[in-house]
Amino acid sequence: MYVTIIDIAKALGLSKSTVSRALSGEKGNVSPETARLVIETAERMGYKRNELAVHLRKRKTMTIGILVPELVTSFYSTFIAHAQQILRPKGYRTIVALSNEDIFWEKSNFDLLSDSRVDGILISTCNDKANVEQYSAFIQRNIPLVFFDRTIKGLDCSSVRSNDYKAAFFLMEHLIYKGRKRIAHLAGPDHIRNSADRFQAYIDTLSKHGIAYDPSLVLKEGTDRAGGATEVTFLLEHGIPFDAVFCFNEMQAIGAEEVLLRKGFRIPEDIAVASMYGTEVSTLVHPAVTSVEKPVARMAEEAVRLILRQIDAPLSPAEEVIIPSEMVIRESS
Amino acid sequence: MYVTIIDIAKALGLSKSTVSRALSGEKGNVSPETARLVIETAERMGYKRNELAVHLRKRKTMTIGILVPELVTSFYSTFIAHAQQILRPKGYRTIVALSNEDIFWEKSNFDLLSDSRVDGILISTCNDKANVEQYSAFIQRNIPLVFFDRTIKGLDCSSVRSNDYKAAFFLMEHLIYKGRKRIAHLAGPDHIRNSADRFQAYIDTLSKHGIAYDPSLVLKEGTDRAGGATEVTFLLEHGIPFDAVFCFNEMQAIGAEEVLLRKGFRIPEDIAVASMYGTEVSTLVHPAVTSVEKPVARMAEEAVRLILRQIDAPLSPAEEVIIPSEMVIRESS
DNA sequence: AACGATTGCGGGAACGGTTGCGGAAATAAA
DNA sequence: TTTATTTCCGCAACCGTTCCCGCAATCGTT
Repeated sequence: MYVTIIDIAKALGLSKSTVSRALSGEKGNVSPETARLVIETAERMGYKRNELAVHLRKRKTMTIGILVPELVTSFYSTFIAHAQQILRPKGYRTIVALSNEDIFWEKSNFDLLSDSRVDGILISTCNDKANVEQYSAFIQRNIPLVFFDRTIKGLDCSSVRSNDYKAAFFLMEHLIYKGRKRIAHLAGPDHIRNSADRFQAYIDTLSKHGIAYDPSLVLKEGTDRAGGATEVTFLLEHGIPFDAVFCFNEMQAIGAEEVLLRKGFRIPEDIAVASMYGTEVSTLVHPAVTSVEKPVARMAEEAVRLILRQIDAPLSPAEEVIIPSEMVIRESS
Repeated sequence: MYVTIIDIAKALGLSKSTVSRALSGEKGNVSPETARLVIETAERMGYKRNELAVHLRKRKTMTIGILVPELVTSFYSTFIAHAQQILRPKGYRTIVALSNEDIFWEKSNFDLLSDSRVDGILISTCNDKANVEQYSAFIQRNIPLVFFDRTIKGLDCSSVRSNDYKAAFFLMEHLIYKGRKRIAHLAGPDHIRNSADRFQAYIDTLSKHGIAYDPSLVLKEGTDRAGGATEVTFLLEHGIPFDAVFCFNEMQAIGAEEVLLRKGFRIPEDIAVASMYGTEVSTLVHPAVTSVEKPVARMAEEAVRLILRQIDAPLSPAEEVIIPSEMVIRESS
């Protein structure tokens, strides 16, 4: 099925060493004519180098694993596209695995990546408490690992993320400056660090501006479109007054907007809406959602830089990169 | 950095054959006690099997390559998620590569997959004329290849796609039954077969219903949101009358809707909008876009079935699977 | 002409597993 | 006890490369 260097060697009456050298473009140990001849016959015979054998021999796979919670949000797919764009010219390929927001899938797919002996792993975790020992063990064995976006506290490992606390703070202040006093928070799950950071920012902004914290304004029913809808419906049906909604992500915000509009509220006049984690989708709906956009390109750049550094210099110290994200004010606030 | 079976063998005073057999769970050739002992020490020493070596020896990588044009559209990411869900339990991993809608990237990434000796490739091509000899050669060498969604005519190779012609036909008839006579067609690029099929359906439906074909109603300015916007703007500015828009994909439809609403048209009263290739995004905008939704789950199932069959029985004849897609009528028509 | 340096190539041991074969020990059958 | 059959394990080849080492032929130098 496949031609090997031995086939070429036999065809030319050479040794496989020479063929290998000619094919890998090594200078000095093989005469130019022989090299040319070998390369030509290889081409003619349809030779394809068996990367498996090369990797086994060189003990390096030139592969980076990327483990993400999902691909539906364009954040991750864009991240992957950017990372590939940078890695490919450097000779690295990537292999993508999904955790589907499930810690068991995450573990299993992490194993899969590690089993295939990738040179490094870029991971965005689905739970900042789970699988921690596994990651420590990995780091201890000195295999390059870099967390991005959803990181884990306390690991001796490089990471890159945006400053969710600060961004949430600014987003909250934006709402407050618009005169909002009863801001509902559609929160994210507790097991994601970003979510906790945002909630903390929510609390802190309120207290900084002398607004009392009302727990009944904080809801955790789900981070998707349906979740946002249910949460707002809950507030309305229980007569809990609010004049703004601060969402964990944009799909929540969209769900919230839909319910509000259907019930006859005006956005942003009656109720303002703002969200973290915005992408182009935020601009599709009406009114377009004010959101904080994650600097996905820069995050990919940094993550790739960190993983490559760890590969080239395995003992370099961990680095924690924080990239500011940008607030885009749109019609909804 | 990594523990090998030889390390385990040395530690236990056994041969690597025995260790290998114990670890691979082979019955009968190794005593239960030895097996248990080996497995325990492997665990203790943190042994991870080197898949590379296994694959090299077994001449099989248990890996399926998936090559898609992009990941931004949720169609492809959903397809991948589904395919992985099915393949994983069967022991197959997947590696995802992007062509970025570019034939050179496609070629290069196809090579990459083939170089890494994947057991089969699932591909959605970005151009139905390009790289054809390469694919033929691949098929001739009897390496499993399955096209999905965007297929190429005339290759002796299994494929799965939805019936774009029929779906476009129904979508057009739907518009016609709604009394539309001047239907603009925001077409896709010529080099994608699906696009040609849809255009043909456009022509045929018109002729079936005795409506004259007007070339000035067919535009090809781009398949994204901006493209849709430009195209509709063009029609309006040149005073070309139309009462419906039939789009190649949903982002185009969204761009078109935005322009129409901004100019004061009512949808669907003044102008109806319908699109192929719809996803959840079609339901986010107002008015929600009537669209044909591709049966992504079924397509993934079939594609996986076909590639596995080709792997298990390399000589089985090519099969062309066509899965009907569903039209969802929404507010825009 | 004699001698070291360079060039071009082949031999063979890795890389980390799997697997067919053969043999010793243990067990079963005669 | 002898013979036949299992059971369990080791030996060594193999997958397709790379790369170190050694050797012969050619080259340049005095």
